[in-house]
Amino acid sequence: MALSTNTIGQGRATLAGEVRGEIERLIVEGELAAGVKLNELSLSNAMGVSRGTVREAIRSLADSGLIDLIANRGAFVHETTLDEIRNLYDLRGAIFAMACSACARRMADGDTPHLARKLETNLERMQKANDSNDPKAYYPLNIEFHDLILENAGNPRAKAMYDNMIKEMHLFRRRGLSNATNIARSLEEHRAISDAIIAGDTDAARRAGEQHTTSGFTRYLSQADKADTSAAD
Amino acid sequence: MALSTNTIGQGRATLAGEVRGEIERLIVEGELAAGVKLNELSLSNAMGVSRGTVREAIRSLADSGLIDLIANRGAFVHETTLDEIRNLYDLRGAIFAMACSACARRMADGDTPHLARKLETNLERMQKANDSNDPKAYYPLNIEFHDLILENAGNPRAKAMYDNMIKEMHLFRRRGLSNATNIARSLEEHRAISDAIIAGDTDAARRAGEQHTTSGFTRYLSQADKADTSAAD
DNA sequence: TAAATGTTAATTGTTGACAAATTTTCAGAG
DNA sequence: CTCTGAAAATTTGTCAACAATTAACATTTA
Repeated sequence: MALSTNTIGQGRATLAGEVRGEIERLIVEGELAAGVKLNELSLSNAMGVSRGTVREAIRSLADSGLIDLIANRGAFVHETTLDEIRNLYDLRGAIFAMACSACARRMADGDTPHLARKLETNLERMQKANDSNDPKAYYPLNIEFHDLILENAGNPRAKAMYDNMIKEMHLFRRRGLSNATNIARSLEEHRAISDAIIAGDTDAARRAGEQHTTSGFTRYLSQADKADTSAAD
Repeated sequence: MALSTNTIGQGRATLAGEVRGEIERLIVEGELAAGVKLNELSLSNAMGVSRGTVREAIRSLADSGLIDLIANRGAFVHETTLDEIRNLYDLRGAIFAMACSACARRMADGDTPHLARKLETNLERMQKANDSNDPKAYYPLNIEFHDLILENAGNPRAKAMYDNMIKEMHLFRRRGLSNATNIARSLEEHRAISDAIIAGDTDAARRAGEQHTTSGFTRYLSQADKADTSAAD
């Protein structure tokens, strides 16, 4: 479930918070593979803290979706099934579409003075990356685009949920190069979203956001079994 | 405190899990008011467990939205602002609309054999409660209606998020009697949702679900300052 | 008086030890 | 050879003690 939206300072103020971040990194970066068991003693030795601290870190991660807890048996890195992937796309789509709609509303209300310019700058850079066939430049810009929208939707809880889901999706989305066709289509969709938001059209923004996530899932499916490629979303 | 014999749901198999449930209950039922600090020692004494166990329970609750954690200062029952209430309605609406759409899709695919009958039974009972002007009967039926949809959407993650938000919303939604007008409108909206789902019309189901939550927020606002009443959603 | 500082009490953070549960090992029977 | 099941080893669950941090209060100083 939700990330530590309410814990102050990313939880880095305490040892357990730091350990939590480290375990999360191990999982997201793939050093701890799906299904692997998290041994409290091993982790505490490896990180030079007591077992209780590791235990506390694991507990605070449990609701994020990255870890499954089983009483008296321990913590395991969550294994995501295809059904769950579809569900995650559905859920992320619902939240993203809502965020797009909220951005459009706030834009119309004048609550997001810099958003229009930032969206346009992002799109220009994406266009450039697409023109010069530079998928590596595209990836961080893609992340920035979504962050921009979630950040400006004015709903921190939604952003926290979204970020959590993104972390989990990193586990099964290949982060390598995207092919040119997918990038071009993704860029088109980004433009549609941006246009609707800047126009303050909440319904159009919602539809465009919804469409973008649906297309992303389609691209994921079409490339799911090809190694070293990824769906651009 | 007494251990429950069975491992019902999740977290009930261990002491910490049971303490978590107890603290959650204290918050949701209002015995621990918003803003109140959770003193680890007091709670451990009151419940007859060690402070570490209470601490673990609090940590596992932190991400649910009910509790704010501040390093070196402790845990506090979350105080929900009006902005957050709006955000919660937005978020819940997005997830509920998605669930309505998913139910319609699954209905069309024949994946939910008993859903149509259950929805109709629920609506009949609601109609009866409305006809006989019995708001107390309406309340559990209302909960059942939403549960039915979330349960049959085939997205456990979405249901978990939804349930979490519902818990938090209990903190500011008065659970007393709803007035007849609101119940009648809510019933109409339920019928629209049910019809769209049974027809397998995903778009209509999404719109009806969205509309229902929006109306719910309007009803909340219109009654927010009247004591001992509640918005029917 | 009001602000700043130092001291004490209360609370949280962390650790290691012990208890309970699970997994593994490995005789011995079939 | 495999199956069973009890003992051993490993791992998780709980607890109480100690350290670090914060809050409360008295004292000093302008």
